[in-house]
Amino acid sequence: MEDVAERAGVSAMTVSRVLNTPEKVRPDTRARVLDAVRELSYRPNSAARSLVTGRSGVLGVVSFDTTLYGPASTLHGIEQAARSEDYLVTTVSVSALSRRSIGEAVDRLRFQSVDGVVIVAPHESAADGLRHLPPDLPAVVVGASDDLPVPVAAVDQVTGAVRATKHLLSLGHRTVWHVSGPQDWIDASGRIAGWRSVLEAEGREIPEPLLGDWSARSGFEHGKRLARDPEVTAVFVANDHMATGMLRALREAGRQVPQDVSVVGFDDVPEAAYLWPPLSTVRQNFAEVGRLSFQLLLDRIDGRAGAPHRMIEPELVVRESTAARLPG
Amino acid sequence: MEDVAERAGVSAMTVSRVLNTPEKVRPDTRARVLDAVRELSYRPNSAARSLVTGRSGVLGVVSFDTTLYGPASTLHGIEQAARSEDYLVTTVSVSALSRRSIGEAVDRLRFQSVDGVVIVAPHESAADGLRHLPPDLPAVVVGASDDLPVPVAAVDQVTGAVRATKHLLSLGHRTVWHVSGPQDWIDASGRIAGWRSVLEAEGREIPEPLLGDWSARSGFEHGKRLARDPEVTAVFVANDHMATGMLRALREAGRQVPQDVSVVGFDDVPEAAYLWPPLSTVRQNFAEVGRLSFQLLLDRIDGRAGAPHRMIEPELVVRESTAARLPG
DNA sequence: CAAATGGATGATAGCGATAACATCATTTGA
DNA sequence: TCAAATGATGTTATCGCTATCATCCATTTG
Repeated sequence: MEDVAERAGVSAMTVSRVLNTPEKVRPDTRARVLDAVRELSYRPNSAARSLVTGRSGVLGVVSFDTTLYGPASTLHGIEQAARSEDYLVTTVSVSALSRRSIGEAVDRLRFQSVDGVVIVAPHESAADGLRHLPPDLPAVVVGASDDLPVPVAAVDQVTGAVRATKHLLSLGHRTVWHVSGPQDWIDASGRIAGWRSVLEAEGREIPEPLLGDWSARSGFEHGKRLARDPEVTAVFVANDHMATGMLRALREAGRQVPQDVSVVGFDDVPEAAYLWPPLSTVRQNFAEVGRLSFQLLLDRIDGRAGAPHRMIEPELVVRESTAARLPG
Repeated sequence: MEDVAERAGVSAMTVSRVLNTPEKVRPDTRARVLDAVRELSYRPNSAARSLVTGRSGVLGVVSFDTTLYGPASTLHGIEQAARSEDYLVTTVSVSALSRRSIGEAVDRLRFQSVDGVVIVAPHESAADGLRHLPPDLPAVVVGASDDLPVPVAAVDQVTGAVRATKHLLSLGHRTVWHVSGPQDWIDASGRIAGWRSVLEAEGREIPEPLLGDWSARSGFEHGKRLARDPEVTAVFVANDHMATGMLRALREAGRQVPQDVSVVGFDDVPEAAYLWPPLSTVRQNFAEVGRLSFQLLLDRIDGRAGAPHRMIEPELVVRESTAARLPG
């Protein structure tokens, strides 16, 4: 920086000003400094800058398995939003959402002096970890219950499940079976709650939900079981991957979708529209959740109050895996 | 740090030593310092540390669309490997792999003083950007051609395509059609080359490859076309998502898979085994690629020579979307 | 037993930037 | 016309840490 200053015939301070508050420098001086910067291809040292400003320009994201479509999309949304404000994003992927693993992940990020963290923790057991976040670190949570002492951005799982279930009932099905995600996932319990509430309100029989693990495999296994029961004409599956396995199981058992059984998924992964049959599902706008959570975090970092919780409505996408129940 | 030193009755320098080179401090002093650290819950300031050491402990990853299964898995592999060496990973997702976008992404990372970068750039047009990487920044490329001046880690696409194609021919098919990815993708051209080489070597007819865009949609469109041609009995589709669309198109046109047409995909996404029928495909170990690229990068950062290029063999996974050609 | 050796610890000087205040030149207004 | 206000730039101190060399003490050695 000293070199740049000398070359431009100014002091280091002026160089710093050109880089940070250009409007406070006379245009001609500014131009000279910028030329010098270019000629020497000078790059400010971020470590020195953060040392004195106390800000790093880096955000941390703690997320469960980032290879999954949901987390990956959320992360992408955060990153895109962050870029527009000149933040960089550092990710820590955890393989368990316990209090300890979250604490460790946050510590690693803090050690690198991130300016704030987004925690993608759609899991019951994470709540404990979230309640014990260091109070001096701006933090936002994605996809958790809203009784936390930090802002939360999430898709309204209950509403999504309500829409899926109502859709199936409106097609004339007597009741709706449900293959759920693991119950300690917030998303899974929200979907169960939504599904159950509709059946209750309508006075329908409420079958025991079948516990899946989000994988196509578990959807397949449960599908084999459901296929044997001729009473089953409508299934709400808690995500598209399990629904994929479900479709295969029904097919292999000789049951037509949607003629014999209607299936609704959740997520709207990109392939959902090209499964056979194209899958009716509930679309979650993960990218938007990412964007929102970044905004919430930015509010906290900059000391603005900001909304405490932000819910996004999911959208029912009707394709060809659902149809009116055949008479009889 | 001053406080910790005082509390432990030593100088700041000794505290620093305890944290960085514990073996150079007498065990009892060390214990006292560590106690003080704990009691004050002191956390060293990474900015100050990097300012003086010139290292940040952060790696950068530049990747094309991180919501895709491949990039997301690679990223995950890098991150896991990095964690074990106490590195953190910062990601920049670019929406185009041009020289400019790569340059900008690398600049943003450099601005944050990353210790090195991994560039996931399976795209022709990126090569130019890669040739102009700043020479003073340790860099490694994933999934590019191997004529670059930086180490490359990649899955051997040609071998994968060869295996898929040979598999189909061995089932008695006269020739194999191919739905490719965009030709300016390294992976796509590698798969085309492998497929073509087998057909040439065996003296089979070589149909014009059908250009897809990796999406299920494009697989579906091409599938509709191929379904009309009764000559088509075997298709090698360049990724699983397009293969998903292909399966639907064939089905809708009344052609049975695998009885009438055999289909092989590429990637082995987690759902592939639960499509209907379960998809035969070529598995790429993305996580391993991520790990390898991190190793290559670490070698460069630490000034070791290290292997220049690392190729990983993909694996053919035969499921139920391929079968012997029906006689006649 | 003095000198040499070596291990543990301390004092000092930056690393490269910015905050805060000081300075100087110019403009403004009565 | 001149004091006060304004705006551009410079000076100094400091952020929190580690490299380097100095110092001290306890051994070992001749």
